[in-house]
Amino acid sequence: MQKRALETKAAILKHAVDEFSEKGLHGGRVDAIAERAGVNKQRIYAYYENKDKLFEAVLHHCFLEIRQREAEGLNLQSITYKELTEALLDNYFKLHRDFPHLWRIIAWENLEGGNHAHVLTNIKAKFFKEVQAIFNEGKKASYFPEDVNFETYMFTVFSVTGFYFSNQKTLKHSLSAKLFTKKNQQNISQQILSLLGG
Amino acid sequence: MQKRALETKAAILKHAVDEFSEKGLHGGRVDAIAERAGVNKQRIYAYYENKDKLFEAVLHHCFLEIRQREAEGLNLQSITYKELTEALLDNYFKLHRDFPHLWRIIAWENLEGGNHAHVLTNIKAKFFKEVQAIFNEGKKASYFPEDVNFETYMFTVFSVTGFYFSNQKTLKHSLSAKLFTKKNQQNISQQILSLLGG
Amino acid sequence: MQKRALETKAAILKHAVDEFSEKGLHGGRVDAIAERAGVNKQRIYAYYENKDKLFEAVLHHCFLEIRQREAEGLNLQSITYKELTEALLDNYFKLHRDFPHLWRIIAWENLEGGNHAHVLTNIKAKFFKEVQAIFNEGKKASYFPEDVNFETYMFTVFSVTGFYFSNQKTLKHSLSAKLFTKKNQQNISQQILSLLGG
Amino acid sequence: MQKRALETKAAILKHAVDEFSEKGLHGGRVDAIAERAGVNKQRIYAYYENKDKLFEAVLHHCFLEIRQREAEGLNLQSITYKELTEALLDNYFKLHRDFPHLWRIIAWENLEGGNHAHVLTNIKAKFFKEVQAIFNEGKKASYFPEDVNFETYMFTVFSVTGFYFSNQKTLKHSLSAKLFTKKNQQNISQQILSLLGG
DNA sequence: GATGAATGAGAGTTCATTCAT
DNA sequence: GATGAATGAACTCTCATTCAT
Repeated sequence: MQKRALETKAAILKHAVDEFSEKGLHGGRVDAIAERAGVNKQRIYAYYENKDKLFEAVLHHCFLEIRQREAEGLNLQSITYKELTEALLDNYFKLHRDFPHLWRIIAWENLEGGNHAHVLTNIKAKFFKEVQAIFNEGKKASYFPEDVNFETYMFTVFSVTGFYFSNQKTLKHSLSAKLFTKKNQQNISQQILSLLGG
Repeated sequence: MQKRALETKAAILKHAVDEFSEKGLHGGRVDAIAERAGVNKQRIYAYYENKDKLFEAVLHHCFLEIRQREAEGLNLQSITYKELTEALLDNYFKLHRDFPHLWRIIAWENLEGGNHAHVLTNIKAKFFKEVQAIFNEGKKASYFPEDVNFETYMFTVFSVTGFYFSNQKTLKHSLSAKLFTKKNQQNISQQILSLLGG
Repeated sequence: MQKRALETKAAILKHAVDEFSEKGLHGGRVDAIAERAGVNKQRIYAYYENKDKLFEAVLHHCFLEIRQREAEGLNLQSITYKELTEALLDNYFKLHRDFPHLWRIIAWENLEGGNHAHVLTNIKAKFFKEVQAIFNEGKKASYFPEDVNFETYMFTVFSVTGFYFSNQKTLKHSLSAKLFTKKNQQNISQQILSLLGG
Repeated sequence: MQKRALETKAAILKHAVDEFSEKGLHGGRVDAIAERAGVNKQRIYAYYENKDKLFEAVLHHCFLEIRQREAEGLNLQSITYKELTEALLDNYFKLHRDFPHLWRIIAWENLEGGNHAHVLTNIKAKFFKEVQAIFNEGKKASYFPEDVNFETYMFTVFSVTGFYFSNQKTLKHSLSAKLFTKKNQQNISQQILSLLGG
């Protein structure tokens, strides 16, 4: 592929991320993506076959981005098991706060059938392995509850950090608007850390 | 309104819940709702003005349903603070497992802009007040961490129980498929209870 | 169906015949049909499902038209076997000359895959039966060659009368333009009758 | 033109014949031709100006091919007028059976407007002259009907042999499927010969 | 109250053709 | 001579909404 083509393809992907994260697979418009990217609509089909495959590429890309931001935001080499929960909570709260397109794409994928999720297999395997090594130390030292396995631990971290953003609109009206004030955004992480016995 | 009209209107709402929970506001089809409900499409406009307002009614209806199911599933009069977390976790895990349209509608609303969520204000106020009374007893008895307030507590419960279902498709491929096996579905509640110091 | 709908549906079919006979299934445009018929494009999909099914309806309609014109143009009750070939040749020459959309639709169907031809089954069964009765008399009287069966006989009639119109454009340039002059159009039928031993 | 260019041009024509004979001028795709030929699409425009001109070249090429196959299949030097009809029928039945792209291209051209047929002028003049010489002998010997001229005679031969293949799809359903069975394919030529008084 | 008929804007996708290297 | 990249118009089909009965 020529340089020009690579740029076009990249521009499409970039703006497809924006469009799909805002409106989902069904709500997102191929026309809109082309326009945002400043490319001819047909190029999308030339490089990504169809809308569905483009969404797949977007989803995949978002997970690569997550992986990269995790690497940047978490210095796993220097984190001990005692700091693990706090580090993870902080990391994902910031990640989702600063890059909302990530949890949005994931949420759309889950709602719209999960037919593209297969492209995610193994993307984060290495990362999880490293985190699990730290977690296991904590288990050995009885720092984490005996019966809690790694998957559940990570799941819980993902839940609270993701849900805080993904369900803000409804929680604000049904549970409490205070949860999402600037101030609370700052200490929600601490409170949950307390809850999780950190 | 005549009895016949009320029935028609109810049928529309019922099947709109199904359609919208499956496909969202954008993905859901007015035609499909009319067909599912066995009514003429025009009736939808007669009773609900437009698609948007119908979705609003659906969202509202779902929260009423949640409130009702909470009342059925939780006997707040007889629950002590020591049992609270377990009772809540159990309740919402079961609720979302058995009635997935509820978390789905909520997830759609959050993704699609949250423009209808205002109808949820105060719907659950009484319920939260009752739960908070129990929670406060636990705080007084130092059963719950000092710095954790009620909203964060409820938020955490909602997070883990909701996220378990709403993000299953992607977590299955990225984190672990084991989390969602029959067996794990049964003890995930227990593990999280441990994590939350239950 | 209401009267208005029936009219709309009929208008669509009528103009679809024109469009498809001119340009074929692939060359014909749904937009053009809608415009010709003066109806909203969507009505085509409401009444005929899709372009393919519409073409099927057109093909079917054309055979019904052929059947009707045969009935009008051939008085089978009064035709003896000695007049049969001449009557048939005359009939089909005139039919294809006056209503070229018929052989055109048939030619398109044959070229474009024949996937709709199944709708033609049995449409002309009764007509063929009646013609065959006359033909059989001729066979009995040794008027027609011993070894020529009815199907081949009809096929030959169809061939020469159809081919004269369907291949005019190329024959004109490759064989002879004289064949298609006004004068020749008049006696081609006679010449072929001579060839067929009429 | 360089040898390389000539090869490219030839490859384009060859595969254009395939594509256009299958799908017609409108249905055939320039992209598909380029791919089939294994050449860059732009080469098509370099050598043939546009799609229309390419089709013209294809049509012309097919008539050259017909002329060549006639020369191979018919030994006009040794055919007497008594054998002429049989020889012609046999030849064209076999020609169309074995090389269906020929009658297909011709049929497309006729349906799609006949705007390219002018390139056919005179291609077969010499061949027709030779056949006519034989035919004239037959006329002199009163073997052929007095009033049948050469053009009509050839036209009839072309009709039955061409129509047998070009209208198979519809005739199978409307007239009789038996006509096109293996067995009938073998003696249809004989039956028609009988009809034509051979 | 209820229904069938109709509409206009817009959705995804494809294609002949041209540009740039 | 040859190729990959790009384009704009067009095509089939759909949908929320309104009209007429």
